[in-house]
Amino acid sequence: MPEGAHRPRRGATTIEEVARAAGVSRQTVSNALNAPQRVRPETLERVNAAIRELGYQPDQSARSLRSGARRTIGYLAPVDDPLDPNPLMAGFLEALVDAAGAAGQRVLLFRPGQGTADPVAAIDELVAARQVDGLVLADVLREDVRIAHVTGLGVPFVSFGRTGPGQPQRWVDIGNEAAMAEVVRHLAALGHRRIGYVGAAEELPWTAARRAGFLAEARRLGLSAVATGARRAGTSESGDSGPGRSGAAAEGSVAASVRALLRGPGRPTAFAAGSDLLALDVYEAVRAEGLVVGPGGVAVTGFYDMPLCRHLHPALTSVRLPLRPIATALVGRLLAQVRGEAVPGEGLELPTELVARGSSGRSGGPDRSGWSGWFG
Amino acid sequence: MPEGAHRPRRGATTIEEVARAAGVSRQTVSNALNAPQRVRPETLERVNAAIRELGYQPDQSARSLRSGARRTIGYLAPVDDPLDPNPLMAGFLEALVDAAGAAGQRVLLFRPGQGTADPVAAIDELVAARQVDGLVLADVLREDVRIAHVTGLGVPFVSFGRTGPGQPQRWVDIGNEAAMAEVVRHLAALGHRRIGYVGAAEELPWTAARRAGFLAEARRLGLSAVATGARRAGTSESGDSGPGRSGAAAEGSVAASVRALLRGPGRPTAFAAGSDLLALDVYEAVRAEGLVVGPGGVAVTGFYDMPLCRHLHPALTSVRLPLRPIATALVGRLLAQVRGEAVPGEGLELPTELVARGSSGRSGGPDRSGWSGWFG
DNA sequence: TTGTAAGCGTTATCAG
DNA sequence: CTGATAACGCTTACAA
Repeated sequence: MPEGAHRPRRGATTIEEVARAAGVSRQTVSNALNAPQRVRPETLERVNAAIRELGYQPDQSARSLRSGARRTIGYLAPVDDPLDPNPLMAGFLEALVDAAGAAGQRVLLFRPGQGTADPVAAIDELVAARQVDGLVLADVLREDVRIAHVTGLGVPFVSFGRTGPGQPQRWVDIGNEAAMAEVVRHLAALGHRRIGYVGAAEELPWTAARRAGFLAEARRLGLSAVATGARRAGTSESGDSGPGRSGAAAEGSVAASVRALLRGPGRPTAFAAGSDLLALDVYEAVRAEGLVVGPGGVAVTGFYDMPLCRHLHPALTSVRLPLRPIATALVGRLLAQVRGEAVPGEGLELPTELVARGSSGRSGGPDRSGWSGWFG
Repeated sequence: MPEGAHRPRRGATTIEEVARAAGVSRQTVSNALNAPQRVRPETLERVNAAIRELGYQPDQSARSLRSGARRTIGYLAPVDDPLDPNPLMAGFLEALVDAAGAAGQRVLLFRPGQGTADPVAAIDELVAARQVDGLVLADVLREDVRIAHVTGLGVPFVSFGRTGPGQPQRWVDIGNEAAMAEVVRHLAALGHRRIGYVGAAEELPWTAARRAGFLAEARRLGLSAVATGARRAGTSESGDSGPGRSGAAAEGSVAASVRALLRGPGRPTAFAAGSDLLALDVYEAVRAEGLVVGPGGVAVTGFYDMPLCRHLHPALTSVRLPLRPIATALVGRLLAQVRGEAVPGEGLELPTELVARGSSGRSGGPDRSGWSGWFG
């Protein structure tokens, strides 16, 4: 039999040893840790010294078993296209782990078992094994089967992305309309009067919100606006100072649509894309028409502020998601539920940040060059 | 006091209830779960039926406390530039969670406390609280303080990235030399005879390996090769069929170096970049010289196969990391240690996969267009 | 093969 | 404010 396999970790300091070292009972050590105000200051100091000296940390399993608190929150990783992994996940997870850590919680990552794309079973397992105090769900749709399920389970949860009207409003999200309105004002301030919106082929709640925010602000400012790209929407709206046009070539590729607009009369001098990837298509379309992206040419903006934005030529102006505030809000609201407190408000909408770069009028080059980081 | 806060989760099924329902002792239920061969088939079936009916899962805390096995592995998220989050992390974590899940393990994500950039303290906390059976470290340097520390702690671990000569060889890594050799052969097969390597400004072990692999294979094939970009290296080597040149403008930007080469005599017809981000700079340099990237123009390849590769114009040929095999190997070797088995071999080098796209001679466009995914 | 007894390390209860 | 006792739910010995 292999030495020490699957046994309690050798040499792990226990509360008993600390108690002996400090000359108190183990109960007093526990109190010093969980209710310091109930211990006499001098005793407390002696205990803390022993704890420090021995490098003691309570065994989390024992603590959880006894107290019921797991001190761990589960994050259900979105099951997305393996060919198109979420480029923001790293930044979001870092923010989530930091926010959780600041609240004394750890983060357990989980996913549906391979083959089984069913997130419900994965959630059930985790909950039944009592491994987490609550769940964080991301990329939530209005009518999301996960939301309904965890609601039925009675497990504390929060979602990144707003839930539907009939469902518990325990979400944190960004303000999509406001974000695009800011983009429009940014372009208007740069002197653009004819602007285009480039949306995804398939409309989702948040992309619809961006489109709507764009059109509303353009109208408010009296700009000539044209939207393209949405298969379901095909919507279009125009301001006072110019003729509106329907979303052309909604079925074709994004690049083709943009090129058509650029060749047409009254061509837009700026394009706001619904995502950074769409902005790449706009870059290509602009160049294919013999035009240039950036100052003196066609302005382009993206959405999400993916890491690559800073590396493009020119660097792409984009809308940055407030990942740390989002994570902090998610953790705060989740733990409030865990503690049994009333969750404040219905949902929380956080503001985005417009990051202006060369593609909309600053210096033409990328922010950095000559990479020396891990992935340079 | 809030109802049910911080108490053991209400309604959680216990092993006792299962035993009662199946008409056996709770011991038999435990055996049915942990040593099924020791239970009579008909009894086993009865117990399993009860388990299924009640949706029973053993309380992981109780199980861990008693058995010592946490069934959880810790992943120390790299502390990287917040402005440049790892775009491969999502894919790697998905692979890691899946591989761990297949082995009955969960993944706990952790990071140094905010402000405290010291990973050692974070490791100590996790280990002292006995929350994991072992650790996965990523982005490991040859002389890595984390490796030395966990070695001293006696905690099972594996690293993604090879460790130094004097340190325990418990790593999994990719074959950087072989990867670049494959790139060179790919370019040679397309008819390129004069090729350039574009490296990062700051040389790291793996980028040095890529450069060396590139130069060695180019020499072997008798190609004219020139390398640029490394601040420390400045190395250059030439094959038989052409004159070698020193890494020009090693201090300047990557784009400037590439442009100089493109303007010089015997200009390369293809560039292999040490990363996808560097390849973006090459794209720009090629265009700035009035040339075109792709078939009929200058071929370009990258490294890492970041998600964005497929979205560029033209789509970028790149070297894909075998994330799932890597994750499987990491988990396998880690759990072997946890079980006390001897770890096979010294370290494991896994092969990469060259993904040929438009930038090195296929169709010019991106692989997809008109995004409809989450981030499209 | 199954049941009985003990204890993993911690925290809650209640007596001093 | 401190110290003894019990219990959280489970798995490992050992006895039936």
